[in-house]
Amino acid sequence: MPELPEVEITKRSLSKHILNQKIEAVTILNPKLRYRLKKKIFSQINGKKILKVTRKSKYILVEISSHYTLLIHLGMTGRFYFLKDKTKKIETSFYANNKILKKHDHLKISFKKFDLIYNDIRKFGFIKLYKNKSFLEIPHTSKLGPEPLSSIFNKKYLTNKLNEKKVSIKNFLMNQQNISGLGNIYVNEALYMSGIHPLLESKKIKPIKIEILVRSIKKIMKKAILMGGSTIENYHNSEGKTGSYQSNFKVYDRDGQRCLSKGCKSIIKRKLEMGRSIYFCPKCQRI
DNA sequence: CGGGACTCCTGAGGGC
DNA sequence: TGCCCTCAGGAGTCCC
Repeated sequence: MPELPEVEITKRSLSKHILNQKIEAVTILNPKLRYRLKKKIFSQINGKKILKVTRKSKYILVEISSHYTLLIHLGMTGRFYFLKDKTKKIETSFYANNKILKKHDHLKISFKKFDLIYNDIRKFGFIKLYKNKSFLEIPHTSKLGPEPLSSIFNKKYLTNKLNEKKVSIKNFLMNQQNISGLGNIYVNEALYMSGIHPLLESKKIKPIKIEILVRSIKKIMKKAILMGGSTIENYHNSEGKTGSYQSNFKVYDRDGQRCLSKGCKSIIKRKLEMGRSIYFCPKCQRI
């Protein structure tokens, strides 16, 4: 499930291939996504040029000439791949898990030498086209909190923000208005690294722990990006490659297994909160 | 404000 | 081998 690191990797790979390229055609292969893809809207960018590819939290923004912006969210299973031999053959690197990924293709953007395809198995992702709008004017991106790796996200910011909230720290970190880019996996990992119980009330976290939490989040984000993100079930980047941060998981999807902290022999637990899994070590992360 | 419940969707995995 | 069931998850909406 793409979180900040996976989206960042996707953005880099997109940027590498489509920057300064001219869009020759846009084809809707399957309009059903979170928001329906409309031919009339997307045909507006025919003949336009890609000027910039950026990322805000888990969103990708593609700036296109004539003041158009494509807003992309990968949802759970959204991904891009390239068709380089436009005649028929799928680029060999994209036989992920030995499966051809054509089945859930939704949108094709054709460039001179290749096609860019958006594929999304569970259809939780979306692609929207805006004109004359900056990300601050787009509802999805206007209220996002600071990026974990930005200098604005520091001990002072987090202390002030946590003091306003009664929610559990798990839910606090999942709320994109407080900090943007984290999802279930990295929140669980960051809380474990910080020795904070996921259900601890936000305002009850001690100053020393807040400092550790800030450092842990930044550390995990940096490392995950370096390792190409995490690959769980379906995530592959646009090169068809898998990330490897999943080998670093200390708690996520490890319920029933031993805690990896030195000298701790507790068993990692899994619980449900707000319909989402929380994973934690009951000994290392006390309330 | 917060905390639920519910929705979208498909494939994996368990039970039998 | 296969069918039926449950579950995972981001984000939005709606209700209390």
